[in-house]
Amino acid sequence: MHMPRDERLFIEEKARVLKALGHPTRLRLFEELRNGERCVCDLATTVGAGFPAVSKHLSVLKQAGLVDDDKRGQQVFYKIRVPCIFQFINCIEAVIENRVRSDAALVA
Amino acid sequence: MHMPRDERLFIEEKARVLKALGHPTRLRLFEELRNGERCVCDLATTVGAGFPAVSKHLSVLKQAGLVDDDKRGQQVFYKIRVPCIFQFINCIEAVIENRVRSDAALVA
DNA sequence: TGGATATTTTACTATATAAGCAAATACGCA
DNA sequence: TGCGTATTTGCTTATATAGTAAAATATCCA
Repeated sequence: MHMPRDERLFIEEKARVLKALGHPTRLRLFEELRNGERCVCDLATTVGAGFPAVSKHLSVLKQAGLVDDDKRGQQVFYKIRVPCIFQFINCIEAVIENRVRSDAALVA
Repeated sequence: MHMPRDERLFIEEKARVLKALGHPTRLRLFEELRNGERCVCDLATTVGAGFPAVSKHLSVLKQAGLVDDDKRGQQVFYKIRVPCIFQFINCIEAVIENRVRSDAALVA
């Protein structure tokens, strides 16, 4: 409500980045790219989704600033742009571990 | 496609956590909680959204394992459950900085 | 018990997102 | 130039999500 305009935009941007990773297929694509750059055709095969879908998901990741693309010949190669995200993913895994552990505690 | 079932579930869970933070209002709520626990009524005022909306957003954060709630008297207090997320948010900010910088480079 | 406050749930509507297919574009090569 | 491959875009449909208002639940206090 009473928030500076810039700060609100900043939060919206941050949310957009997080949302970009908040989809199973995009997260899989992103994690696949941890192993190095990949062309769309390889990614589509690995992830097992249709070409158009993969292309669209990659464009969401790109618009969020998470990956870069590089067209070489007929192929477009994507690669991760900001390595610090890796730590982040580890943290998310900790969140899940944590949750699983306390769910187990409830059952016990 | 050819992915172990458990791994797929794990990715889906991770995506769910990321998605939970991938909404401006929820991210604001979360960042507000960085300052310590808050009751729903305070959060609703700070964030400037309706009570029901805030309540639902908090429940999304809770189901993702990001926050915990604690009912004391008439009020429900929420607090962050996994501190490592803070680093994470810093990283997201780096993503945006990075993007802004290269957008500027394009313009120049 | 009954009234007041805090919170959640429900129901409804509007909007956003995802998947799939077909068409369009871009590039390389004969 | 014209064909084949890689990728993106547009369109359609199904599903998911967000916001609002009203009702339901829970707790406190007189």
